Amino acid sequence: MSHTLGVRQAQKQRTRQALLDAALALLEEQSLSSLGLREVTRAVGVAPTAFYRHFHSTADLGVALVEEALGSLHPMIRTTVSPEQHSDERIARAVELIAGHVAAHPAHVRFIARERHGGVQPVREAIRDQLGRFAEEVRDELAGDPGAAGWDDGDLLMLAGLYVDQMLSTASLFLEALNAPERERRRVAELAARRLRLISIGRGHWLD
Amino acid sequence: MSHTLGVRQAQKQRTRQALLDAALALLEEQSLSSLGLREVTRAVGVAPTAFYRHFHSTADLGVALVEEALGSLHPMIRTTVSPEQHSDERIARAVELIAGHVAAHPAHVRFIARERHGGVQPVREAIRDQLGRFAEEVRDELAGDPGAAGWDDGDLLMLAGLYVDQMLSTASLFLEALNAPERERRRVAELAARRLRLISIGRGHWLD
DNA sequence: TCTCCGGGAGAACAGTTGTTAACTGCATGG
DNA sequence: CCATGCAGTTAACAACTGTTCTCCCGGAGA
Repeated sequence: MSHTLGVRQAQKQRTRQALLDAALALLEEQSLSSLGLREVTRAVGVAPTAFYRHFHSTADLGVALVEEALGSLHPMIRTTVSPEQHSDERIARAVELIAGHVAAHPAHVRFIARERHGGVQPVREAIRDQLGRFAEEVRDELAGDPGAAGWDDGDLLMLAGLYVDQMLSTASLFLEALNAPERERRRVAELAARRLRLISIGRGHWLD
Repeated sequence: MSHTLGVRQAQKQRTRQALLDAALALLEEQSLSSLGLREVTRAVGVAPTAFYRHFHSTADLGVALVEEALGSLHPMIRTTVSPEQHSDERIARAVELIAGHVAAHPAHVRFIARERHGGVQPVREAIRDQLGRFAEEVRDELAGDPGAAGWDDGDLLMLAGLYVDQMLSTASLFLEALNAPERERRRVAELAARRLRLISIGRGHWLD
């Protein structure tokens, strides 16, 4: 798309990314509201003042991290919910997909779970907005399902929100089980599948 | 039960409670991992070193707060889930009960939601333990329901966990809507009721 | 080739933090 | 009534924090 950046801007974006990466690593053992600006720059190996060239504050950095963690996830959502297979297979695939994502980006998942109700307002709002968009996308996808005939918009959004909450909940469970024996991860996958199955059943009889 | 405490121990417990209260107030705008010991003692009007007479660290204080916020909630759980009325009435009553609790103890609810996935391990574990106990209690209550015939223990615990998660989720929503117009709170109550109804339906057809 | 711009470095600032030590006053148990 | 134990105080410690100002240097545009 855009032609190659100049050496100048490329270097800038590189340190910016280094700051984001270092912050994300530090946030595995603390919350954003206790993350110090100097702490981050020290981890990158850069002067404290350099931080201001990229972010106004650590809260600002947090908002950028939300974008990084959730922004690129939208395409995945749509394909997951789309009703192209039988319910049980779709559930299994969704749980697998979540497990894979947690294994691939554990720090991102931890960050979102931690800061969703965390102590930094702008970050909470950024996460709430992203999750809200997720819910709307899921609703749009659900609306295309033939089983959704007769559902009003409120019901669809309720169900979509339930799915999004469930996604985060199981992601968090997978995160806790990351360094546990594989048997534990299987247990989590089984539990998540059962929950989704129950929701699926409730969905099927909603209009009775 | 226990005869009246001496003047000495009574005063100790009073400052201890003052520390807990001050910390809880401070935690409305930050997370536990950034809460300073001096910050708390300053708010109480007591010397920093006095803190050590009551807690080893702020993490320790956090665990005590978990006890305070969740420990006295167990009786409420059992009565809420008990199947003494029709489903819709029970749902309405449960949602009302949650709304009332959030309105009465908003700081406690915020603390639990924030620190459940927060940056302080011992506190996370304390919350996980308490919520686990909740789930077990709900399961025991569900097991007494005639509709639970044929459910194995794993299914019951799955459903119980779903209810507990749902409880926290709606509590968090009520918290966000605390200073919003009452219409917003009604909307949250309506949403929570719909979610519970869907789960209830799925529960009714689980064994098909 | 020269000038300019901006990412980054360096030093210094006033405050803050957790933790230690030695103390004071007073309720308590013998 | 007196000695003891303990909640709370005072003072000091080195280490750390966010922020400002001044400077440097090398890529970019003319």
